[in-house]
Amino acid sequence: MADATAHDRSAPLDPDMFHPLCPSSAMPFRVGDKWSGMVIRCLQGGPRRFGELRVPLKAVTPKVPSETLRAMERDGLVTRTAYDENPPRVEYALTPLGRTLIPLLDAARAWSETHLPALLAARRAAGQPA
Amino acid sequence: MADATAHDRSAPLDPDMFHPLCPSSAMPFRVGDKWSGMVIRCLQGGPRRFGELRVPLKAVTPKVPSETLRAMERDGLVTRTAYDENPPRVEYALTPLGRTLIPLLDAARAWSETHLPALLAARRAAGQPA
DNA sequence: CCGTATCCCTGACGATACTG
DNA sequence: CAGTATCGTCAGGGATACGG
Repeated sequence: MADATAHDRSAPLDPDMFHPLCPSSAMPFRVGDKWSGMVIRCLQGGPRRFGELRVPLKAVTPKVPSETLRAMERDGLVTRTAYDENPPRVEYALTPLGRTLIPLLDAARAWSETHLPALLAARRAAGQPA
Repeated sequence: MADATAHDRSAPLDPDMFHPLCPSSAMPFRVGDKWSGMVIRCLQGGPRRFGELRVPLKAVTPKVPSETLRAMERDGLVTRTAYDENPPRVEYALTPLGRTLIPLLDAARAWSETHLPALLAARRAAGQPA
């Protein structure tokens, strides 16, 4: 994995960042909004444009990202910067407060990678004995 | 705070364990069920009876605890032990897998205690400027 | 490109009532 | 005491359509 502390603007977000069974999907944080955790992971490496966030979030429509980002902005977790250009460009970035959540998300991801298989195995054993 | 690693069966659960603004309420984990985090915190100190869990969970009806515990049992996070007595007694306890989540919940709680005031302040400033 | 507004459907959760 | 069953309500989130 690349160094996420440096900001490589050319690095595209992995479209498959959040599989249905992705550890980060299985254990999201809720800080006023359940998508916040995923947004933080997307912004971890630096500012991202609105359109960039839609892909890894599997947001076919812009509604969910829009609502999530507005809520996170109200909570002081992200900043929104609009550039007066053509075509329009808007960038979202994490605030210092938002960055404090990164270690927690890392811990959650580490847990999932270690223990989620056992959990899913137990669920399968109990749910579908067949 | 008492030592939660030892199992003091006489220690009652604090009815106000989960205030509406309790850090643990503001940032619950989801492992197949959003109440799981609170249940884990209730069982952290050792086995608890069904009725004991209802109070701190603010569950006026037994429906939510029942569903949550069944889901967590399927996922291998808790065990259910029924004693053939009169009156009936049933105890729930964390499995080793369930215990692996405790550090994450502690981290979440620590984050909330440190940063939640700032988040709520930002929300208030943006939401109700009045 | 960057959103917002609306409709609609589903799943979470509370209340009520009932059983072993 | 320890649940289950059923109903009603409501917010979350997807689809569609439209505006800056």
